[in-house]
Amino acid sequence: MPKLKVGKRRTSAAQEDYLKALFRISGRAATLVPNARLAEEMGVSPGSVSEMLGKLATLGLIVHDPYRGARLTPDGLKVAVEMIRHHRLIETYLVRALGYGWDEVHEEADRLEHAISERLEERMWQALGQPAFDPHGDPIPAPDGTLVEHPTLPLQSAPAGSEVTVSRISDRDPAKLRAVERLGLTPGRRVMVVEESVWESPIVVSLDGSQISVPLGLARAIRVEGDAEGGTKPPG
Amino acid sequence: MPKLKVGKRRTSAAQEDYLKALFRISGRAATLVPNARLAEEMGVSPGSVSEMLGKLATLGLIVHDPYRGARLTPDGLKVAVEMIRHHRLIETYLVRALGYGWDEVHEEADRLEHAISERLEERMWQALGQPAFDPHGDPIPAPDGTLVEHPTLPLQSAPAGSEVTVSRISDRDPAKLRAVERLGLTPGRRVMVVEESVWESPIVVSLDGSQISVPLGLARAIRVEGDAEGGTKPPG
DNA sequence: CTTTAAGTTTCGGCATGCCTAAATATTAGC
DNA sequence: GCTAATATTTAGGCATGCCGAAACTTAAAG
Repeated sequence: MPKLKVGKRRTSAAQEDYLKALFRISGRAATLVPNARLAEEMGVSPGSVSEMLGKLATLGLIVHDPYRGARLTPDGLKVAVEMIRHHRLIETYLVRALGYGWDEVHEEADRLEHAISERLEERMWQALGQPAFDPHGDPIPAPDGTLVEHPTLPLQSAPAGSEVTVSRISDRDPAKLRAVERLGLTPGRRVMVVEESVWESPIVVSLDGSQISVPLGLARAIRVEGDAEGGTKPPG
Repeated sequence: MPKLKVGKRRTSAAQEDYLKALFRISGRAATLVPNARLAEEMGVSPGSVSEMLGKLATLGLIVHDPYRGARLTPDGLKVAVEMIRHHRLIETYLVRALGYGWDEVHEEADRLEHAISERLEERMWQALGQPAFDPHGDPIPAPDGTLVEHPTLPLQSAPAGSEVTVSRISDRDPAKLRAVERLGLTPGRRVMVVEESVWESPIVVSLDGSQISVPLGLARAIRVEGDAEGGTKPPG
């Protein structure tokens, strides 16, 4: 029967997307996120954000300082992490169990993450042998919400001459994903920075003897040497 | 980005549910279905049905004779069958690939059937070896929409003393499903009718020497004597 | 054939979630 | 500190999808 009487549902897909976006922006720190930043991340108008923040605050999922911004409460954080677990688990399942390419999974996961039950989440997790990372190198939160974050840096902040291990490739842009995959740039690969990123320019790295130009924001990396903290220069 | 750019989507989940309900009621014959019948099937008010029928007619998915009823157009039929294929494929996948009990799959499939892509549908189908029947014994429509219907009848219409093969157990009621499964009544089993159904009483059949009382509407069966289409096998 | 019962449609309402534009608050420049 | 640019909130609209009640059509009973 088509009655999707999911009386149990506490959060809508839209609400979950806002919580996820807040987490993407401020992470576990749950710092105040300005309205405009969230509007940009969500691809909606500032007015829509204001309205939704009101609802989420009423539900106790965020705290809203009017005119200042919003931040996740522990409850909101829980929902956000749960959605991220769903997303990354689904991506991993599609790649490992159903032969998807890692550039084909993001959209599918974005739709399914709101629709799967706890039972299905658990079954996929077990079927995969309790994986800890998704195909893009992002960590999969544990069932209890524990999320091990590795100290990674945006690839474009690595200085010329340094050697780094690629840890994550963003799953947002399938076309770029296919491009870098074809060139061999995948999570786990070690590369040498040939030309560092200035302003908004792509960074150039060498891999297997060839040079690859990597767009901004696509990859994150771990330093191979114990470099302290080189020129972190946020664009803008 | 959480923007679920579904620009491609032509039908909403609600619309798909109405089309599915129309198909459940009148099948491929696409006879006129009265408003009230559809309202009952969907668990909504008659007013809501009227409204939705207007939209579906505008989309060319149904034909609506005001005050008479509605019936699926070829386009509407296509959407309905597609959803049924999704539903039965998902149920089959959850049971065969992820170890679900066949009483646990219906709700999950109802949510997921609207969210999976053609690609995922195809991958699940291939992963299962192009199955033709779901765990309840219902046929899975082919990718092109072909749906082989077996000439089954409601179990309660079988006369006392006849021998029949159970072909389908409805997936609507998990509790009843578990009950009959525990007693061994599954698709493919052959049973003898001990006491026929009169008025609205359950029918009593014998199976492995014990007698089982089967609620109305739960099972369908194929006559053993006729056995015209015996070739294909509903799983059991 | 008319009256009445039953079924259907229409009409306001409500909830979600989005938009734009106007009003309001905050921050930055001088 | 006070104005001006920037950001946020509020207000009014639109679309979907549901409800109950009133208006209407069809069918049934006499």
